[in-house]
Amino acid sequence: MKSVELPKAYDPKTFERRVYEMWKTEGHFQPKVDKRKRPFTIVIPPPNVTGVLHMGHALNNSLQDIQIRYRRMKGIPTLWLPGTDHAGIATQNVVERKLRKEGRERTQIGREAFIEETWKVAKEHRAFINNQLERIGASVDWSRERFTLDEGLSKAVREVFVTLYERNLVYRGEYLVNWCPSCGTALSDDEVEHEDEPGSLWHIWYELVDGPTPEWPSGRIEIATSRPETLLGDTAVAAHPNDQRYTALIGKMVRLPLTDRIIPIIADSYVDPEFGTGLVKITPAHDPNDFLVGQRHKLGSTNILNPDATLSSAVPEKYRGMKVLEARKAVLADLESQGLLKSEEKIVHAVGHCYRCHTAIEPYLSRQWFVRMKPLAEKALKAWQDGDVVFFPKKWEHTYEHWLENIRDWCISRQLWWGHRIPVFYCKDCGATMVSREDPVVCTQCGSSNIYQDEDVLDTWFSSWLWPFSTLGWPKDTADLRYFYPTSALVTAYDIIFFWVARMIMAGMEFTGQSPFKEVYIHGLIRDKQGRKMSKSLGNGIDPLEIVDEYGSDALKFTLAYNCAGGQDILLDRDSFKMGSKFANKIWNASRYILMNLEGRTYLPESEIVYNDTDRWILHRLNLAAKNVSQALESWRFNDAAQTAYSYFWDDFCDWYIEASKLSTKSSDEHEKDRATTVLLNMLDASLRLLHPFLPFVTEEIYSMLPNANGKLISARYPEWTAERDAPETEAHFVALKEIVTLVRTLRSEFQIPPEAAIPLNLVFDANFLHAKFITENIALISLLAGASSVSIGAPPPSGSISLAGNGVTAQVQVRGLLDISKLIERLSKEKEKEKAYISKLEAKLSNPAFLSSAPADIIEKEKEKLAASASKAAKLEMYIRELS
RNA sequence: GGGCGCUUGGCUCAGCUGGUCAGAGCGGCUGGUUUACACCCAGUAGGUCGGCGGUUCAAAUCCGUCAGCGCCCA
Repeated sequence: MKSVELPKAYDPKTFERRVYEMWKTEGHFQPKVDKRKRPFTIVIPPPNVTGVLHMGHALNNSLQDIQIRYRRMKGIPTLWLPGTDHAGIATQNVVERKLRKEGRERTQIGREAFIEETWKVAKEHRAFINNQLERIGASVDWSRERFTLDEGLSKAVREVFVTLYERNLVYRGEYLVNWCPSCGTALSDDEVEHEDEPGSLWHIWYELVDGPTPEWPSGRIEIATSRPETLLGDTAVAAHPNDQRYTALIGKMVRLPLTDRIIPIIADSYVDPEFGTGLVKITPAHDPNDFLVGQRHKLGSTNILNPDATLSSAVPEKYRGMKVLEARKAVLADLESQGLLKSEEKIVHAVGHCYRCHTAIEPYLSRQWFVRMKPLAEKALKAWQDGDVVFFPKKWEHTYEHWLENIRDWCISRQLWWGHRIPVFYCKDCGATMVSREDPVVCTQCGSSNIYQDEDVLDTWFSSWLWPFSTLGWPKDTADLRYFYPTSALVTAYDIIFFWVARMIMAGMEFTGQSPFKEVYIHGLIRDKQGRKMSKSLGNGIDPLEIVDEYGSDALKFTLAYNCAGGQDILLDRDSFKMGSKFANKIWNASRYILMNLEGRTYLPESEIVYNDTDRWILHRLNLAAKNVSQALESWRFNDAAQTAYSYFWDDFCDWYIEASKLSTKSSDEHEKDRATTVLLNMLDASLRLLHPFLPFVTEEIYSMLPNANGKLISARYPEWTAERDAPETEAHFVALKEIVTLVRTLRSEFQIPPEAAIPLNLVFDANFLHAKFITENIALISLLAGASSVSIGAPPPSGSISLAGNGVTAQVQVRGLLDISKLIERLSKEKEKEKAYISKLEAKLSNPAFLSSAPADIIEKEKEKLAASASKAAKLEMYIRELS
């Protein structure tokens, strides 16, 4: 073989893009459909097309990539389907901002031109996001990329809307919805974020129409409200029916301040007598609870707001056109001047905000389309109860259950232009409503051609909840749908568990009759080192691409996986990624070492290889690592998987195996050199395969230089545990060997014996020492690793030697002249004291009759063994101390 | 108000079904240019696993309770 010279330093920039291109063009991301095998499928949680991938996406996609690469290497047909969603509100906002910069307005250019403009923007952003995914190394099948506004997916949306309508699960109605004045659209309950804010509770006088009476001498009542401007829309005042204080008032009328309206005082048990004065103003058009009260009492409603949250013509002229906060000021000032403002009380209350633009939400009465959720939720609940979908970690099941059990109808119309237009047509002549799979040309009722389509579009989620099957071709019965659906898993962070998980399961159950995925893995959020969420406003975000530039994609992925434990949040700063980078560097250099020493060596066929003890040990370690990594990945324990791989490679392969192999590679026996080099290459090959899912780029790059490589690593087979390689006895022998080596190294280090000082070593075995044969056969290796000048076994203690107590073995080192005896005695004494303390603990345990009668036999046996070992060691230490004194 | 999570060495965290689990990375300290790697090697110090109580022969690991921090839902 020829030596291969790897560049001295690991520099991911020099190969990551090239390697990704290779994977992509060679088609490694595309599944090799095999009807006999069950595929592994993940659909990507589609990012917003106009968004930018942040560290949370990097985590989410890294985890998916690890799973995908692992299953692919297991020989499973594997599909990871990428795509983006059209993000109605967000994208429309982006385009409107852009237009405004150019001095144009949406309304001015018209619907068609606006949508055209938006498509342009969406396409640009989509390319940007896809590039980000590539830089992160996502092994997605680009040939199956989807967008929620694609023709096929739009067909799915229409099919679903019409079907729901036919099943009476979608309806139009006039209800209070969450209105974002800034976005100018209704939102679903889940798009509203509640935050505690300082505010005020104003106490306002409402005068009785009757004026002072014997039973109510003041002639006025006190109402408390945090939104005084809404009194302009009051249609009643209410008290609890059992509230004795106000019984006399029920049925009376009050003058609504600042208006010329007269409203009744009613009794309703919704009112909490303990809160405020026990009297509540009722504003059906602007408060969800009041809305219900209004319905119960048939109060009618006064909508005081325009869609842009300015006050409407329903209020007295002077307030019209004012913004809410402006109106609040004016109302308060006017109440004050009329002597109707009693007092102001500072409070903290929860205020809803738009999840997109953070504007305060106004409850707003309007006509919208809704999905009836209860029947859908019941099926989704059943899917979970039947075990058709399983959560990792399990604790999220409660959240899922709770949300589904308390579900409310879903407002799906959005007053936007960008999105799926609601497929409903109305007839201007007869008022008919038409919902059909094809656009009607004339009214199906009266035949009039005077029909028009609903102006609104659907919530983006109305397409996203179909994602796991619409992307595979549904409602068409495609080959992909048949083969890949239901998918294997969904990977997402817990902050959107409801959006994602619950809605998608509902849709899957309703339209495909099965859960769209079998497993749901919920990971944590990325936070900064102070535990704060990363956000633009805090400026504490870390751009994943900057990490890729600085440390490489592998460092990013490995670090994230290594830190991903359970569903815990991950606290990171830029330096955290050094961890992954250092590991990649270690892989690079270990490989570099092996590849630089191939010159003149012969790669031997497997049949000619005879393994030595060390080989059997590392094969055993690799075997175990393969098993543990697999088990960890299959139960979604990324940190365990990454740590197992890390520890195998660094602690076992590099620190011990490669060092040990130098005994052979530096020998004068040419065949032994060939043999050792061949095994090293084979072990490196297997190690790269083990590591590939976590650090795909560096492993693939190195693999391409292995003389024993076969094809591409991404499609190579993952190491699997085999019984032949299992060697627990060898493992135990090796533990003993390592102990001896470490004993000598520790002594050398603690007493600062210079490296060049020759250390003759003599080993004495206890009678029951189990590893005598192994150690005897490997003294050359011990000599190399411990840096001993010679190793003898069972020789009489050389003069000037000191003894080190091992487990069943004594290491006698001839270095007396080199070290400070009193310091050594001190050290040994300390060690002895520790041992004694441990012994008394064990003795106490073993003399406890309760322990002896209750504990299982094997535990008692183990404790006895521990005691014997410890006692023997203590005795040795005592003896050494005596000898030295 | 309801639900959930966290509190382990200086820092960030692992420790599943109770008995070699008291661990890792970073940081600290000591020593190291034997040509794979100073993004390294060898060695080493640091924790009564938040407090209290309980279950058990045995608890960081189970139960209760208190304290602090955080999240979600209303």
